[in-house]
Amino acid sequence: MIDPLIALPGYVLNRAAAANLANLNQQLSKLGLRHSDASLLMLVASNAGLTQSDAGKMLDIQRANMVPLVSRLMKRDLILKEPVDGRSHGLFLTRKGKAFHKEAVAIINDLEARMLESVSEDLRPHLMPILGALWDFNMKKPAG
Amino acid sequence: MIDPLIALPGYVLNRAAAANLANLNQQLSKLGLRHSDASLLMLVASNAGLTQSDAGKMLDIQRANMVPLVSRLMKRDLILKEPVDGRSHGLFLTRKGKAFHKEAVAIINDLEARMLESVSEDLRPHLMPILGALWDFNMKKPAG
DNA sequence: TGTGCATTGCTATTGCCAATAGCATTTTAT
DNA sequence: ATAAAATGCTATTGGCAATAGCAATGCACA
Repeated sequence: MIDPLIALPGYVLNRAAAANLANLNQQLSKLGLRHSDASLLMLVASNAGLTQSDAGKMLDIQRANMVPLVSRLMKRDLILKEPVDGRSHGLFLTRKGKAFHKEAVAIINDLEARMLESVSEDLRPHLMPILGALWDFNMKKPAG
Repeated sequence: MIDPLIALPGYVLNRAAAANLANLNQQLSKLGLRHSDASLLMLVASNAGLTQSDAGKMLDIQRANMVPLVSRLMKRDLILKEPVDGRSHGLFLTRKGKAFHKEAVAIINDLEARMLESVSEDLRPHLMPILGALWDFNMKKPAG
């Protein structure tokens, strides 16, 4: 069987990312969290009071799609909202949210560390520069 | 604003892949194709007569999810099935499918080439080995 | 040779996530 | 004061992965 796809960086990038996401979600399911939950917890932990819109911009999630994400974490008493002005609300971690955040970070750091170690030591320093370059390129929507 | 996520290889991997997929799909929409369509066309082009199941295994798409994918391409007269035995069918490109395949490959190669060039020349040789290592690690479902 | 098991393709359903359009309210800019 | 932008939201759609289960077929082995 010939696989013409595995020679394509973009294809391998996507397969690697999909597999990584699956692993991450499997690990996070121990806490009943999804990767999107965990990323929001981490963002709020580092930026207490930031707006739902701002979080969406950083995570590249549209305003409309932030609604169910925030609602779910609020229902589970992991985050709370406080009015900033008449239309926007600041997000904060609850006590319980801080505990979950801590555990999520532990899980994520463990997976990230093991993934890093799977890359040979001489290539490891080039990992982030390369991924960063790929991200930059594709974020600029290079129409062609 | 502090972004604790951009230091995580897994997160950057996923953002890069998502952005890449969006670009690819945007380019392929010129042909009315999705990335999954294009990958199947490429696989069938290189392995005429392969089975729907085998294609699914190579693409990591489950049998059940191959059905709508194959059906769509059959309806558009890009691929056809021929019975191999009583239960499995071999997939082949039609004449029209070959033409679409050629155009899809051109689009994909162009995007891949431009993406590669966005990585500095000294890092470029390390790209595939690193992505391959990340893929391998995450594919082995490292439970923890 | 026949019996049990695996394979293939399929239906049907569920869940996650992205994308779009539109709305009411509030803030900001001119 | 008025126009424009921002914020949060509803509702809907589409793409794709995952699961369970089914009928038909092929295969291995006693």
